[in-house]
Amino acid sequence: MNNYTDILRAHNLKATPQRLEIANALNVNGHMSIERLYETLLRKFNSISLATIYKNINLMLEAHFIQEVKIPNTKSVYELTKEAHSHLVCDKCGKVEDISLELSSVVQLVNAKSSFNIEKVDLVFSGLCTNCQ
Amino acid sequence: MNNYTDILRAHNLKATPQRLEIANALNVNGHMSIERLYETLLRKFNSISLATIYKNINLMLEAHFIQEVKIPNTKSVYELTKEAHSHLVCDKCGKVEDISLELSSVVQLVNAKSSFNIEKVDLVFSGLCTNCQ
DNA sequence: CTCTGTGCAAAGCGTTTGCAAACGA
DNA sequence: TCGTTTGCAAACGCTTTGCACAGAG
Repeated sequence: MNNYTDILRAHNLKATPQRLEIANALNVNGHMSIERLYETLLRKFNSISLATIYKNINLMLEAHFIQEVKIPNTKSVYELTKEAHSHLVCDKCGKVEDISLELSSVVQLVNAKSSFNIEKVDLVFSGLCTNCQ
Repeated sequence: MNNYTDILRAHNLKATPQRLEIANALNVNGHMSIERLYETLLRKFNSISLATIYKNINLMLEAHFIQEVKIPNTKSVYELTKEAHSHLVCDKCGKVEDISLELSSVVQLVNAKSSFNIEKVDLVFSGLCTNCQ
């Protein structure tokens, strides 16, 4: 059981019930779109506003408490910030999974091959999940 | 000098002056946002409509003549379809560059580690380009 | 008690649609 | 000529903003 109250405060965000529930929903579901987050929170707060979702998502993004995951051909989903990882997306059902990969050698190669100084890698694999294959 | 007339037709798209100019602009600039594409085409067609840009971008995407590149924290850019490659993005000036990387071993690893059947890899490196370092 | 967050309604903005005229093949 | 494309204006949908009241600290 997570105590997001303290974690939110550590990110300079007041621990309102709505925010705690966003954190909890993301923790349970892993990755959620704005739409799904809204539907989910509606079950708990029957008069929550979409504006509240948007305001909180934006504040949480600024505070680096959550992160946006951009996926080809679909709308973005959001996840709690955690250690660097890559994503697997099912082309058919849209399921998103995390996967940990050791990418330092790739980054090293890119730093050598290009004139960029790489700080971040965003890697999305698309294909079919077990159920959809 | 490219003859996009035939290439567009090969994708079942009529070769209108507006489309030829979109193809040409993407070829010259590599990666462009809708906004920049519009500004650029305005110089050649002083009464071109944003709707024309959108309609053509969507048709060209469906025809796989062009592709969308989703970039963290920024709006998407579009590029002519070419061999698979990854992208380098400058966090400061927004410049986007292509880089060819051999990713088959990574895909193989992911196929082994996960239950997904991977078909596509989208890889974006973020950092600072030479000018911005 | 003070300041921030919430919910509602309105505004904003990027994108799409409908239509008549123009154009490509 | 026939079907498609263009440009314009209106419509749309997602996101943001303003404001009064409620709630966290």
